[in-house]
Amino acid sequence: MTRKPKNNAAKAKAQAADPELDRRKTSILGTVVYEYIATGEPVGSATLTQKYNLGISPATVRAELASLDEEGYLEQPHTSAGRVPSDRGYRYYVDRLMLPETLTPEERDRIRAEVRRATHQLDSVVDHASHVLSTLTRSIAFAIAPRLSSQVYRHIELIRIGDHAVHVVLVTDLGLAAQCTLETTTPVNADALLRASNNFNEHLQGSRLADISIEALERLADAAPLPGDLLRGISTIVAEHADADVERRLFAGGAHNLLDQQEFRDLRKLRAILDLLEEQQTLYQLLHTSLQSAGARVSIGRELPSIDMSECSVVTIPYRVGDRNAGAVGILGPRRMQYARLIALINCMADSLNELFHGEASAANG
Amino acid sequence: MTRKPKNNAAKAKAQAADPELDRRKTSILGTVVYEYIATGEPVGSATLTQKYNLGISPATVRAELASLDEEGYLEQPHTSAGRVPSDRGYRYYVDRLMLPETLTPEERDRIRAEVRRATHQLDSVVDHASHVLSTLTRSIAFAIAPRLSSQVYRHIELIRIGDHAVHVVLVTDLGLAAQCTLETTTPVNADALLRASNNFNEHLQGSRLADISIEALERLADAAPLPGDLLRGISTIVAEHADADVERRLFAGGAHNLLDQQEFRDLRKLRAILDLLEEQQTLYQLLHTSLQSAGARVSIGRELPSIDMSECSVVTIPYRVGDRNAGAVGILGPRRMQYARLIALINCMADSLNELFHGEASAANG
DNA sequence: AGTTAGCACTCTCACTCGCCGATTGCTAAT
DNA sequence: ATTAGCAATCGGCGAGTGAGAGTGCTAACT
Repeated sequence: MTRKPKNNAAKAKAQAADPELDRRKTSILGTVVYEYIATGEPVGSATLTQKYNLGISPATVRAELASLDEEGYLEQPHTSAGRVPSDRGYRYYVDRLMLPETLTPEERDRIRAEVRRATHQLDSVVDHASHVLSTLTRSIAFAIAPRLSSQVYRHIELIRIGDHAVHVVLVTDLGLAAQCTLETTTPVNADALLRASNNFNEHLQGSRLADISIEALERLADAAPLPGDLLRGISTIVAEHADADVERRLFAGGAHNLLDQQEFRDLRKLRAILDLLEEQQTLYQLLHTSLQSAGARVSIGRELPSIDMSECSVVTIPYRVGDRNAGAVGILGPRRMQYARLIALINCMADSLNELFHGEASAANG
Repeated sequence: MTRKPKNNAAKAKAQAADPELDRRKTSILGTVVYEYIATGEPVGSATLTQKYNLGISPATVRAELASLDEEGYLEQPHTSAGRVPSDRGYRYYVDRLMLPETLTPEERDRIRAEVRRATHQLDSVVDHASHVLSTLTRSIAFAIAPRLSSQVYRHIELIRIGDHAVHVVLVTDLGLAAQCTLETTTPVNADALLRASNNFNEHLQGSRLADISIEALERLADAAPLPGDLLRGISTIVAEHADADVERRLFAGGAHNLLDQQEFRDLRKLRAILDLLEEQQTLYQLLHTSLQSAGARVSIGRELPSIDMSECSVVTIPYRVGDRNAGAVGILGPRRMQYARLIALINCMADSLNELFHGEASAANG
């Protein structure tokens, strides 16, 4: 009947994948999850037999439900309520039962168009992407900007803003501009800035950013001495040295969407999630681990690193710049989320970003 | 001197200031507002006589409360509850009764330090300011960046990012950098860019940005023809023409603070405010009108332009760049807010910004 | 042996009722 | 003009109740 996708994901949590259930159980579990995701109400045997043509009686369904409950795939909110999927139930559904969803051409185009609308600034691309994703999914979306390190130096501009401030704009081969204003303790000399940047642009052309050492910069700026902290700052931007990595900014949006979800009617839960957003560390970590994997990754309930997220699920996906994973986006919503749809959306988003970071390169090189 | 104003129903938005109340009423009204702001519980006659030494009996207090109620300064949530201030009550309190609060030196320093920590980028200064303010007040803080128009041209840099994209960095006499990436329909020529920016930098030096017309730019770029849309884009940044004004970005933060406020336990109200934040228009308008006034301005409940804000109050204040109001910051919280403290905080913030936008100028000119 | 109908049981939800406490407004006394 | 005393009013809270939904069990059926 239904073709079962191979299960090679979900290894992450060190748990062996669940054994395969027999056909009837499979079908019932799938239907319960589907129905619960659709309605948000605990699913009972009557609902199942009435709304879905299972070919068996409520009594039989009840027996199977009890069994699935015992095995940990389903849970009962209280004795006389229907069943609700447990983490394990969702996991089985996501790994084996869910039918992949395809987006309409309109949706694909919308995402692609929105991503393309973003300017060439590094940060705003990602900011925009997370914003689009959050409105489209009516969930929280979050993202980190691509690492620069695998991109290639094209141009740098050092603009004197004041005696002690320099605005740095770095342009990479992919047509992305990263920028930042640096303050210096000693005054900067406009002439020195110009000579240094000319030197940089002449000699660093084509280098991978990760390979540009601070010593190289120092050497190139030798003729035109620059304040040490300025050089260190530039080096940090260029090669993303050390601390730049932890400070990498997280873009998140769509928190207000949680208000619509019935599972967040409890203000304390809402608050816990908002605090998590504020703190950023946990979400950042999720995206970071996502960089290792290849495609979309789903984390359900307790699988997530924070106890406050035990009623949430997260879908993350990395995107590439060039041929390496350079950044990632994620969606955070209630466990009762439309997994298939969100995965389709986030896949599309990743594709669009990959394309953008690739397409720009060729366009810019032309 | 016991004047008894007999205007029964609280005249809706009659701008005329309320008549002065007699001493005892004044004292009672002030105490009720003070107590209610502190506790959030409706205030009854017993509480008043017990916690505050008024020198009169509960019965007398009751008579006065009834009178203040009739005149529209107080309201009763329900028949057998204590009194709660009405918009008019808060207004009287803010205008006449409230004792100005002074910040501790630590608080002043904290604000100043945080504002100074922001870089020289136009947007990030304001973003930072609103963030600081929101954490300090545990409310929503919002702000708009200063208009460039009254600042003076110092330098422009046009950086080619790709065939069809140029990154523009504009530096003003105040040491602020505004930037933006523009896309063009026709390809841009690196050489033309360089010549044009040299021309700009040579001839526009010292001009007020508002005075730089697109014709002037066209003339200066004449020798090195630039795509028309690029010139228009530059002109928009430089002189903030037309549409740039409505697009002026609003920085807001601290929405999660609302969760602590008991008046937002109702999810619908919370949602209404979050939608307002999302929409930006209303808050923007508030800041915009604040530009006309000199100091901090308080808007209470129904005085605010949106019905959704009828249970909120807003404090706004403009800040100056040079000698003109150029931007504004605001705080949004429940009507039951610590007016005196928030006004002190926002005054301090405005002072810090004024100082920053002044101090930078001299430092940068040196 | 697996499946099914019937049934008693359990539990939540929504609703009502009545009491308690808080606070008022009124009236009569000071 | 102020105050004490008092009846009246109303929201909030907990207990009580009935309806409804869903289960698990058992015995009968194929």
